[in-house]
Amino acid sequence: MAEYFPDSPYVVDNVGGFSEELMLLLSTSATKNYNPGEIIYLQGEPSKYFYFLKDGKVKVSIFKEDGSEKILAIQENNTFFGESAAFDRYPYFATATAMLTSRVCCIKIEDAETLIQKHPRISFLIITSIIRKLRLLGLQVEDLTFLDAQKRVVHIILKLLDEVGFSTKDGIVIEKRLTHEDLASLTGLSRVTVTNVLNYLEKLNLISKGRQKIMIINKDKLSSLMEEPT
DNA sequence: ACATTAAAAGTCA
DNA sequence: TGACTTTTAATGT
Repeated sequence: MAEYFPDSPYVVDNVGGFSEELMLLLSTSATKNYNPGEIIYLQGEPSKYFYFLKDGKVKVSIFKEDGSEKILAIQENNTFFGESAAFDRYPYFATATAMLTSRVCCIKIEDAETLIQKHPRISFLIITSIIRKLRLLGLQVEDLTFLDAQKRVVHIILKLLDEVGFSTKDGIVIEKRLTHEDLASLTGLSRVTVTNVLNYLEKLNLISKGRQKIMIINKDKLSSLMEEPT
């Protein structure tokens, strides 16, 4: 088994070993609930807060004026978001939207700064999650630059598999209510192209798919598609 | 090689 | 039933 490498834009639990610092930080926060579809912050808005998702699901994405969207990350339990914009004092560069009912801790930036003076280790907590985001962004640029449609879809499947897949009798399943449109927005492809590639992979017997669900039948063969010349 | 558009079929609350 | 998701085909860049 290869060492786990957190390269999935589907992010679950990015706080690692700083539970004490997290408690301190969250003690200055206000918890708020968001409904599915509700916007938490908007691209271009001045940033006064950053956020910690306790439970639920949030997507962070960049929108074009025409409504088309590039999802940067989808996040679940115990993850920070909006933290990059918070500390450089520039406006949010992306929009955060609740995908499911979500419990969110809102942390005022000044409060966090005051707290960090007293408990410097809290900054490691934030640095860790920012670096993970930075890594994700870089890796996405790599994919968008170098991979064709088939490889992008295969790659996102492999990443999701490592991050949120779970084993069953006849394969590993990704069951995260991701639509083809979500996958398209993550990979920078059109919805239809994602469907076509998935159908092709199913015909090769590498995956089988259900509604908002992908079962990986042959991971090794799937990985080998990443090696093929374009 | 992939996007766009449109229309139709499938699925779930 | 109506909203959402997926499939399929034709056409455009």
